[in-house]
Amino acid sequence: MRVLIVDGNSILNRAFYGIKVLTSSKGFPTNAVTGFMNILLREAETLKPDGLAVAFDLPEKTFRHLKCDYYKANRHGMPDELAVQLPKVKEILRGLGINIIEIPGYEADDVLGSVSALFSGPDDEAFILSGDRDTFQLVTDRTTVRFSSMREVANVDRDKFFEDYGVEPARLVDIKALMGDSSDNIPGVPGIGEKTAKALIKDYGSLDGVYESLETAPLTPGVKNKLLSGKDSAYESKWLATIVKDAPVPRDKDAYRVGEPDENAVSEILTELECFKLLDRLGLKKSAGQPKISQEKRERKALSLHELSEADIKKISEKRSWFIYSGGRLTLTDGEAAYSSEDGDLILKYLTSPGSKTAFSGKAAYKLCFETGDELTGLDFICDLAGYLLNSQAADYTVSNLCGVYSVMYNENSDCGDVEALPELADVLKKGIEDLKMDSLLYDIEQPLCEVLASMEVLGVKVDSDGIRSFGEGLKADIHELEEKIYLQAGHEFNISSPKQLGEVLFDELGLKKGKKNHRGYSTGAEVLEELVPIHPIAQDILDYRTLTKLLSTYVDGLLAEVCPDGRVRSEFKQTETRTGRISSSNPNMQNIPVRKELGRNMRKFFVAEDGRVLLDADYSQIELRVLASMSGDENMKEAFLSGADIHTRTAAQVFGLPEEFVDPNMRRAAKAVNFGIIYGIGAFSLSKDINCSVAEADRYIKNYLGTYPEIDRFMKETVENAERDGYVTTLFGRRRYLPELKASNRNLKAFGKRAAMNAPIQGTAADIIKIAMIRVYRRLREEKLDARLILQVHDELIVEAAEGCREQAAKVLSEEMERAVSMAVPLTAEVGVGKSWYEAKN
DNA sequence: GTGGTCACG
DNA sequence: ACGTACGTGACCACT
Repeated sequence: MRVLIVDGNSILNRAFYGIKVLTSSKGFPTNAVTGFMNILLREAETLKPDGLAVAFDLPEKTFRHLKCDYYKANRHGMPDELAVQLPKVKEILRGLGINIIEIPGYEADDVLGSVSALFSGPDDEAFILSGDRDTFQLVTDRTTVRFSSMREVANVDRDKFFEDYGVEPARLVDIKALMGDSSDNIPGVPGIGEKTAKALIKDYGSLDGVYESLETAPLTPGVKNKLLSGKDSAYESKWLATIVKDAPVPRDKDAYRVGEPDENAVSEILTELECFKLLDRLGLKKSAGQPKISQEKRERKALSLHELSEADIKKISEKRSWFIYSGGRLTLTDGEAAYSSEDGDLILKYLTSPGSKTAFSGKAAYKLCFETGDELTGLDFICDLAGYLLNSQAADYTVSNLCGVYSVMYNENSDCGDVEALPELADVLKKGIEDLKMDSLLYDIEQPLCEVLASMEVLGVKVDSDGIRSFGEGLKADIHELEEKIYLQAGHEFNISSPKQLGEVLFDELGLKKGKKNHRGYSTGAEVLEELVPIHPIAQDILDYRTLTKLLSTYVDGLLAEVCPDGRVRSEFKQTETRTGRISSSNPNMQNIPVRKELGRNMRKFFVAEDGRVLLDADYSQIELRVLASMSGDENMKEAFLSGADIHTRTAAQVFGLPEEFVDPNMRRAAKAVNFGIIYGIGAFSLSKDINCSVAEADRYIKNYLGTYPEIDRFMKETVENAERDGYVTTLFGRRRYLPELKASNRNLKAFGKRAAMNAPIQGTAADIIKIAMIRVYRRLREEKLDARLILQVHDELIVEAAEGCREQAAKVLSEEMERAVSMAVPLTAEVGVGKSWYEAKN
């Protein structure tokens, strides 16, 4: 019989530390549960065992008293976020009918040893799944360890072990007896390390063998002395390192077979934890939401589905209705029956009918109406946007996920699909929005913005495809030349785009100084290459090659692939994507078109206005710093903006204690870097790298800065304190970002949480502001009947395509609405440029 | 599917 | 002793 025995604590640890942050919408950590179950299921699928058991340690007090003095005395207990997941994992295992073995007085290791010993008969085969190398001592002809590291599971059988260690697996404890193991508090022989220990056991067969031949062995006097004086410790260590094989585990082999699962119990836990992918993987359905409270009360009768007719529309057009429009199909319900249609005319009749409507994802419906010149009416609630405001951390916003999160009954197998759950889901979301005081954010910003984004997506941007193609030809020629040069210097051809091959050429063949980092091989990032430029000319050529191939593949080829038959590209603007409230752009991404360097900036010459039209480009000046000045109320920084000073020069003057006339470009650059750093939640180390100074110097700049702007210092501290207390931060308009990372015990994760806490209110408020500006620009251009339309947004920048005849008026609308979008303690300013191309329009 | 790299605000 | 600024998306190589 084939059995898989899992080292529960060890795998749980691997899972916990292997996956970053993962929490349910309520902030309950789920990374260990998810990781653990994924590893377990994958192994079970691979090995297809007849029996399966998971071993856990019991809490400390029950450990064998004899080992108590040593046992993991310096091993800190689990972090809280892991500890709360342990019972959940056990519940899931029990629900799945998988055996859990915990034996008072024995560690999980001992259970592994004892169960594998039980399954050592001629027809048996045991697999031990663990992330702990100590278990290798259990490897035999019949027992294999499945060693789980960060990203993979390695098979460690007898041959493999012998290959790596040069001795039999059972001799691992002899090695440990000599070298010790600090993580398990096994002392070993002081002064003997891994190398010596392995060599000794290999040469003399065992610990006994070493000591038996100690007198005659050709050892250095130092080693011999250490062995002699450490003999007691060595034998003590061997005993400590040896895993017990006679713990009282169940003797009946059939008891290890997987029992009947309790699917309801499992699906209830996984639903509560919002582990929907896991639920899918187990072939289970979501739990109907708080079924314990009252199954019947939550039961909703299935709606019957009809093909939508004009008569139906007439009937429901005056009432409230709920709809989903996606992929050309409309599904709707009036709460009594459900209707569906793919007939465009009929769909438009519904969308333009007067009744009050709730949608899930309104953008597609708006787009359909724009394409036909119709007007979508009565849409007053958009569910996915509400879900996003309630928690911007989710991976995606689907009806089924939101129903899971907010305990709304969701029938996966219903013919009426998602729409059936919509009335109840909308009610729950609406209530949530009210409770969190985000009504205005939803009704005055996100929902109106949805229409604006739909309009932008329908309009698109005209591109000069021929221009892009010929730019691409030029790039190709230059790339080819660089390739030749690089191959010549390397002495052979290779794939320059492969970090692995490039690393070999640079660091092994050319022997260049290896920079640092990354677990497999050395980094070939720009930062490293730049340091090599003065040392070897190949470095600059590779940097240039990267620049050119990036332009060619991402921007030339990538963009050409997205051009519609009418010569325009239509990016998708996603409204529920970022954690801070920004919108994102994709297919193509219009928010990362090159601008910083002249070569790349040329790409912008190919984004053009239609004949007879121009592009107007307006960007906010220093919007994030102005937001910071206003939110913190710092008098000094407010004054800088009120007086119209150049903020970076002013900052430099104050930080360095000089009149502004004496600020040189270097000082301004440093001040600018600090200003940015403050917004990101600064650290001296990163600042020092950014402006190329010592960490101590960078630290001084930061201290001086915070002394110059004391209210900013206070604001940042308070923001972090609030975040730690409340679990979230907010923007000026009440948008929230939850920060479960702040509860982590992992230092780096927590530090990240703090930086994100400092950044989110600033980045998020700026995002709120430009959203308001977009809505106002959009509306006023229509009200004034100007032949001009908003077509792009790039975080602090708006682009309008306007008829030549109204460019002045449109420019006025643009700058006025952007500057008046909100009123803060400092003014907002927006600068407008005009041109036939984006290149010209942006200054 | 993930990580490295690099484009933007 | 460690890792190192916030927020994105696209492309490539590699597993």
